[in-house]
Order: sequence, then C-alpha cells, then structure tokens
Amino acid sequence: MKIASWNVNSLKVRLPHLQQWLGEAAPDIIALQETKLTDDKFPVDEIAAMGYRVAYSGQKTYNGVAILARGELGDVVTDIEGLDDPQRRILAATVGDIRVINLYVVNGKALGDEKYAYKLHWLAKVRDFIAGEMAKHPKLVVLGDFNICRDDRDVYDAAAWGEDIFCSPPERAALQAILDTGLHDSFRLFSDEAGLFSWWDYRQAAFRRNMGLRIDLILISDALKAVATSSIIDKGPRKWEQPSDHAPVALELNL
DNA sequence: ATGGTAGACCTTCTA
Repeated sequence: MKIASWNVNSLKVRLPHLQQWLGEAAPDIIALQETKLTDDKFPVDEIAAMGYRVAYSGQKTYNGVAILARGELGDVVTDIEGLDDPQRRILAATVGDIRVINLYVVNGKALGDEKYAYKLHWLAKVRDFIAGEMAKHPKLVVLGDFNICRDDRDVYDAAAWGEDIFCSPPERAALQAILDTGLHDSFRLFSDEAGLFSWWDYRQAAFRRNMGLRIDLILISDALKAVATSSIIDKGPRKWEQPSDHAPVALELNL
C-alpha cells in the first residue's frame, strides 16, 4: 500500500505530470493540493482512465484539494465544525479502513499579517477535527502541504530564516498540537537527515541550489506507524519541464 | 530594501 501527497500548483497545467507520476509510482491513494479548479472543471475522465476514483473540493483560481484512490472513497468531508470557510483546503475520505485527511494549510504570508492570524485559527480548528477523527479511526493519515517547517533540519538556511513565517514558534506549536493527537511525522521515522526538502521557490534557481523547505508531510497514527516501511520525497518531478514548485511525497505500508 | 518566477485573472493577487 502506497499513500502519496503532492501540491501540483494547478492541476490544469500539471495533469500530464500527474499522469506520468501515477504511471511510474503507482500510489494506491494520492492527496493533491492547489488544484486551482472549480469542481465542474475537474478532469474526472482523465483520472478515471488512470484507474482512480476521486473526491475533490475546488474553487476558482486558488486552493482546491482532491483525493485519488484505487478503491472507493466514502464518508467525504469538505467542511469542519467551527470553520465557516469559503477557501477549499480540507478534504477527508475513507478508503477501505484507512481514514485520509488531506490539508492545504494556509500560507500565512508574514508574521502579523491578517493571513497569519487566519492560519493559526485555521490550524486550531483543524486540530480539533483531527482529534475527533482519531477517536473514530485507528488507521488515520493526515497529509498535505502544511506550510510549516517542523524544525531547523527542514530549512535550507535555518539561521537566516530564524523564526520567520513557516518557522515561528506559534506555527510550530500548532503543528505539534496536531501531532499530539497521536500522529507521527512518517518521514522522520526513516531519516533524521537535514537538508531534505519538498518545496523549492521558482526564483533564484532555488532548486538547483537546494534552497528549499520540507513542508509537505504525511502524518500517521500508531496503527499505521506499526506497518510503515518507508517514507520518501521524490525529487524527480521537480526536475521535469514546467514543474510544480513542490515534489510528491510517498509513504509505503505493509498492508 | 527589493526582487526574483509561476499560475490565474483581467493588470493584481497569491504563493
């Protein structure tokens, strides 16, 4: 069983890359972020032709999340208690006995910005939702673009970045509160190395210089940790023509 | 201090 996540930065532009990667990586489940498509424009037929069923929650221009799966998607949730939010950033679905929560966490822009306050409020409400899901589903995976670096190993120049956006103590505390519901950062079960990133800015040749961040995470409950066999970042697609600024991340389970 | 690039929209916003 392979479960993946990828911020595609426009599914319209990146559909060929998604098709390519599905063909070579063959995940059983993949969560997508920043589809940037209204639901009427979602490429359902192209996805079905690849052998996947799909749930999606999109909007015009910004945000948008989707879950593709080999199996049936049940109990789909797009809105959570306490968050009356037109921004399409949350999608939960059940595949077999695995509960999947796909998140496109608010960027936050800068400390002190109103978007930063929205980010922290959003994260608090999402934590409460996850805690409720954890109580119902032993096999829980929470994955997506978190727009937070857990610790300094996840930042290309941590000293220069300091406690700026993505690394501020309140953001890190909010991520820790999500982990404290009973989740594990699957990537760190297999590597404690610094400098392994999932996102590189399009500017300043950042990818070539490995000036990146690890902000795309796959968090798993105890029951899934017990059967996890690998958790990787696939930098391959970031080298392709006209790439997303994010690389896909993938978890393998002995299921 | 600012800009660099990319995507989508409508020439600016978001990342």
